[in-house]
Amino acid sequence: MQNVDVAALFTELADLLEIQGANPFRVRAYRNAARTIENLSESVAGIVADPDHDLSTLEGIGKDLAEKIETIVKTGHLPQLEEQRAEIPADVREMLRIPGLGPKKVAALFHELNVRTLGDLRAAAEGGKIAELKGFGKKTAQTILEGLALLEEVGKRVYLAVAKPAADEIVADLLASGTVEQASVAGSCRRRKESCGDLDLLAVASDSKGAMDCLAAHPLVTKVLARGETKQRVRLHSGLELDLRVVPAESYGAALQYFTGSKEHNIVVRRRAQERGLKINEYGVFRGEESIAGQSEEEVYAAVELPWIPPELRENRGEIELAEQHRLPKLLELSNMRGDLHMHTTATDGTASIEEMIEAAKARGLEYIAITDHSKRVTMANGLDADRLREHWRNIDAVRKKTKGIHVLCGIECDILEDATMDLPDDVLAEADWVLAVLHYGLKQPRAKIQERLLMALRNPYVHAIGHPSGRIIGQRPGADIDFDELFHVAKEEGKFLEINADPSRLDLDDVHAAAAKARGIPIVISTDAHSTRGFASMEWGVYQARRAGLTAADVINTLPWKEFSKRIARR
DNA sequence: GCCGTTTTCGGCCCGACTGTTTTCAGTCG
Repeated sequence: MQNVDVAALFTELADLLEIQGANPFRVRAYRNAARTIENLSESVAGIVADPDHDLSTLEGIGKDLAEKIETIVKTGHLPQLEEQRAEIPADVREMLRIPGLGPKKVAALFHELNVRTLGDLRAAAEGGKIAELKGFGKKTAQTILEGLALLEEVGKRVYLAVAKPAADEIVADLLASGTVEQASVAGSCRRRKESCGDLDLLAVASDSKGAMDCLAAHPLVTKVLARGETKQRVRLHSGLELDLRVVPAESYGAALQYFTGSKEHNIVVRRRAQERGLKINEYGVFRGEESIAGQSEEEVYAAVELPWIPPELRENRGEIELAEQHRLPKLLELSNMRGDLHMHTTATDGTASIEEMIEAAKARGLEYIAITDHSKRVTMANGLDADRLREHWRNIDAVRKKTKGIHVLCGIECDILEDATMDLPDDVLAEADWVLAVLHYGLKQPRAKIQERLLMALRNPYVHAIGHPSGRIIGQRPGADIDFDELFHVAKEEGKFLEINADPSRLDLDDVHAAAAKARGIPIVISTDAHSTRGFASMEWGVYQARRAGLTAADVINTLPWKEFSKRIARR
């Protein structure tokens, strides 16, 4: 049981209580607890194992929540949550994910229209029932239908940041159990896709039954859905389903290649095999009846005269051609990252002070960072006006003067307002070491208006980069309607950078647009948007997204050593 | 449900926007 799993249970309980109309502050207490646990660097399971522990010293955790955490860690369940689950169907909670539907509206749909499933919801919206409901109207019904389409499109996919740690933990535990000799995650998780629909694990096992038992008893597993000789399907706490396949050692590479996909990539690889009189399947590479390869992926690719291709690139987006010409890029690695240029402190909506963020950045080995709190438009996050920002910068300056071993930039995440002006005047931006311009509001504006806003920001002489350019939230909110061609053109013209925001729910630019930006020669900056010291860990996800875009260290501006980086951002 | 007390109950971040109303509830961030 990891911290994210404990946090997920509290978040679920908060959602359900909110639909029940519970005291909003009680609901918030559960959400705060979830956040605290997620941001914790030690595992709560580890804390509970310590006989002298006291969970109630944690922020937002009192006597009651401390007991609930213990119950979860020890039993894997939370009785209060089970009670709520019995009252409210899972789909009703799912409705909260539809933009425009909050707990009150969901409760009204549930209680007054007896909407229990997403199917019911669609029927009610299409049948005009929803528009008649008090507080609802035609627009709301339309929004719901659009939201449903989005939900269906992404299905029950979870962020890579949820899927990969679970897969890694199970693989490690299988290997440690001694029942398997080799094990790896395959599928979209191995390709580091931003979200995963399920998990595929492959193993070579001398003790196949033991491996299956080990998985069935794993603390992350809630239910065994199906079990056979070589394949077992289970459901995890996160709702994610996981397949474990046990394969013979001589087929391991072939199976790994086969189950890593993508389907499109494999179709091309198999066609190459056909052209060479070979056949590739999950058991190996065959000439007639004879197996000629299969133990490793390298062998499989070599059989079709290709070098091994990194999983992140296996989407049939030109990687086969590059491999053929031996021009595969040397992909960016996490260890290449030297700076982080997007983060928050307690001055706005971060949870750590200037000092704490700087120390945490140093501890991660970063050479330079930019502290970029919100501008005033983001009222909810306590955004900074000119006076507060200048004071904040003075505070940062005071800390950096006495800090050795890291360079700290006084930055700002400045909103691009709906009327295509910047949220702070130029004379303020001119004083910043680093200016990130971002869209937060008015993401649904028509393309022309969005474009006007982005181009205005790119042409502002004090802006260095556009942060999370599209504003999308994976599986929840589509990005703004952007003419990327024009955006790239003007970014190139103005010598501006574009961000890959490494937050696992954003990863924006996405792989496709980041690849397009690279092709235009636009430097990419990958930053975590950390709201806590723990947030720095998100860099990993940003790097994966960059790798999927085929980016090398040379394509990413914050891989540069400080001296060169500081020259690149110096004002002309 | 947590926290901090003027120790045992009252306060807990809230402004803008949207779609619904016809003065505001709900949602978003």
